[in-house]
Amino acid sequence: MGGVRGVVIDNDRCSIARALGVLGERWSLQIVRDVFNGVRRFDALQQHLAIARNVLTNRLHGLVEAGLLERRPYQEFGSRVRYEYDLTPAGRDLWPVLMSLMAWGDRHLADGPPPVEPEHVDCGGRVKLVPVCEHGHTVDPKQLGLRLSR
Amino acid sequence: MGGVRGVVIDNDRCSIARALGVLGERWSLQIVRDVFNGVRRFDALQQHLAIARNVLTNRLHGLVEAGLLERRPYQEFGSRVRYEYDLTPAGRDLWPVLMSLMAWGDRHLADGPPPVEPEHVDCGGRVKLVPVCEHGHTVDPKQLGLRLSR
DNA sequence: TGGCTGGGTTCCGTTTGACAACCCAGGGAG
DNA sequence: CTCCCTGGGTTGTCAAACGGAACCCAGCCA
Repeated sequence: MGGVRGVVIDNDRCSIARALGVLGERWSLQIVRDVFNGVRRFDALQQHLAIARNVLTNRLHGLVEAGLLERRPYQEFGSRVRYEYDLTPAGRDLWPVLMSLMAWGDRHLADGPPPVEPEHVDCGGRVKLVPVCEHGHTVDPKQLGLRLSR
Repeated sequence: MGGVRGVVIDNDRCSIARALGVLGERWSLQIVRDVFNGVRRFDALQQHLAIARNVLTNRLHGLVEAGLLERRPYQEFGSRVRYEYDLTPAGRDLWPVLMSLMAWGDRHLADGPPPVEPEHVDCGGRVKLVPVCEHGHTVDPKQLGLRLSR
């Protein structure tokens, strides 16, 4: 990947292409990000994202159907049952995608210092994603390649 | 991010939202992935991705304008000058996004073993992205938080 | 009884995408 | 010299997706 190694497979077998089939438009990942941050209700999402209400409905249903979100009832005192959306394990597994997108945006699209940063809650240190191989080496991006798997 | 910490910022200052402004649709990241793998020419991209030609034209121009690709002339023996697209440093910096999307797709959308795997070319080991904090701790995803930066 | 609120659905006009046909420059075959 | 082929597009047409705004409905509350 750092260099060209010419490993090209059928596009429809590619996991990146499949992932983009679910996540490949403007809103899905932003919704997932907001849900990560505790924004779980229709109105809150609609206001924070400034997304059209019908589009939000469609995306939420789509994400539920794709198994990334779960729609579930909750009830507050003196209110009828309402619904909120929460991440499933598959949705929660998207954190590396969000982290790497955020890091890239911070580096290449920012007009100032990054507004938020990921931290290790135990020690307060800033966190980065680092490529590590199964033998424990930290991998220089130039030494990253692709291999057809056995 | 692992837990809810309620750090919600303006959506238009969010690097994820900005990144999705450039990359947030079906094709851009697939084009970047193909260029990583050495597919650089219009026709080759069009055939591999099965994308409409006018859409490919639009995407390529958009990616050039966004500074992720560079359009440059090349010449083969007995042919006139033609053009190919190559990654700029900003485009090359997207490898963690592609890696994390691929890992997620492999885990949650695959119908068999992953077709390709990232490897450390020096030692042949499989590579994963690991969150590491500035104090050198490997961070458990549950210990990942967000902090408003100073 | 009527209003307010959360969580939508419906309608309509605009944008974006897919598919197919066409274009154009230069090299090579006849 | 003419014709055709190839890479790299552009143009035209139609369908799907998006945005904005209006409408709806159930239940709590005054």
